[in-house]
Amino acid sequence: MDGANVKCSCEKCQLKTLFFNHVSIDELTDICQIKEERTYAKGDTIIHEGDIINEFLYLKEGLVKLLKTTTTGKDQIISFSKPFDFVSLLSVFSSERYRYSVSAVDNSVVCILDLRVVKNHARQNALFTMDLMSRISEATDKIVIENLEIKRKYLKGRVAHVLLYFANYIYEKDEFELPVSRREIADYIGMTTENVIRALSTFRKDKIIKIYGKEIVIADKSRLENISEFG
Amino acid sequence: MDGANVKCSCEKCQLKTLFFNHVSIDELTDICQIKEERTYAKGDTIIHEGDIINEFLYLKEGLVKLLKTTTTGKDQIISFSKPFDFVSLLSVFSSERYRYSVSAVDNSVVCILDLRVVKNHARQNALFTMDLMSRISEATDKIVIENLEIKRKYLKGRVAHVLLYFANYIYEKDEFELPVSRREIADYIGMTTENVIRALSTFRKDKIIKIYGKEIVIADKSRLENISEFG
DNA sequence: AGATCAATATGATAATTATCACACCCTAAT
DNA sequence: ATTAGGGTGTGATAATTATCATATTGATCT
Repeated sequence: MDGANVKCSCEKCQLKTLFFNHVSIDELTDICQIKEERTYAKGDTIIHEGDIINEFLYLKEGLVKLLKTTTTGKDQIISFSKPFDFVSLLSVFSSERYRYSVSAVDNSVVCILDLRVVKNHARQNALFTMDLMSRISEATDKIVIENLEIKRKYLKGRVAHVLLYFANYIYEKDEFELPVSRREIADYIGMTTENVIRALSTFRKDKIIKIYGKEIVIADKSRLENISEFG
Repeated sequence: MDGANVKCSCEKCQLKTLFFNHVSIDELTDICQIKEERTYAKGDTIIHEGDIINEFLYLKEGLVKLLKTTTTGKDQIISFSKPFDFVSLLSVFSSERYRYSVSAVDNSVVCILDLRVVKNHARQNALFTMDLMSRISEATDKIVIENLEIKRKYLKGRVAHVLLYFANYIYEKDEFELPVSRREIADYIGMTTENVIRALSTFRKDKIIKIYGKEIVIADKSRLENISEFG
């Protein structure tokens, strides 16, 4: 039964690894056959806060944001997630409905499984469930720690932190095309758009970064790190 | 084998329920026999950030805080937990070491199991593991949402929010003895101690609350709710 | 009892951030 | 091509919060 490998052909898929480690090949074929891929354009909403959860999904390609909209209509961005961070997992096993929204920050491809099928496997396979659990914990730990980091900084430190976050964690490069607007950065770090722009301008004037529209080049990384740590 | 009931006699213990639902009586006897209770005085440290995790613990009585100390030596309080919020769960299944500290905000009693034993049960019992997972998710969801709530408010809104949090969630009473210092409130909402005190003073002057040292009486709850929502 | 230290409290001032106003550019729609 | 709207950018001013200084109370230690 090598067909499973063919159906789940995505090379680096961590979910596949997760299943392979603990689920028999026959079961896997099941899961792969019901797997569905969906494509979202930059800006599309993938999950609506409040919707009933009946799918299990994870990001295969692209970049998404997890967010919540306040009663006054402002967005608060909880985290950004790149492929194989199991973004949708957060409330999947604790709530009937999504507590957050997820939308595509960049063109994205999402893989989708029927949640009932995944839960079925979870019920029957404790090791699989434990693995899932540790991934959920890891993902939420990351969110909590990242949030604390941002919280303890002032405006410039927060903006520097976000730039380093994209450079080190998302793109692993010191030159990249910012996938988010200034307003999204503001929604993430809890400051206003104007002040995010001002901070970026200051960094540019101080020759710490170069800005060509959406493209950012980190010119003096150690100084940026210093601002992130102490600014 | 009714002895299990005797050994795990704690009336309202949710952990017991968790185990009872999914673990056979024989196994339960195991767990109860190795259960240990530890008492902590107000101010004691229960878990040290960085320590290796080899125990599984939950709060039976009292009140604790989850916190992280920054490089500059300031505490950031992540959450407060009352009994049966599974505070220690956060990193238990995703990390070798604790990522946060836990300390007693009030005199507390903690129940402790050997983590290996719990993990053993988890490996053998998927339903038990799923239940654990949903509790972890619930706990972390609560932390994330609470943090967003606080983040979107100004000083007075944040302080009002904390007062309502203690009144509604922790004590379920509009008169209570504040278990935390003004500084701890400040560490929780990310403001300075002085400004927390000032906000409390303002509320007192406006006859929204009464303050007798540590004792707080909420005199005008609807106004406090209004400040929490829009202030 | 006296000394010491932390918590509470208040005021003055400085630093930080939000708000409002306006301009420019780019893109999408008509 | 023109218009409308959103993103970007900058300045002036108001609001908010931090910092520093100082006083008082209360608890703890000797």
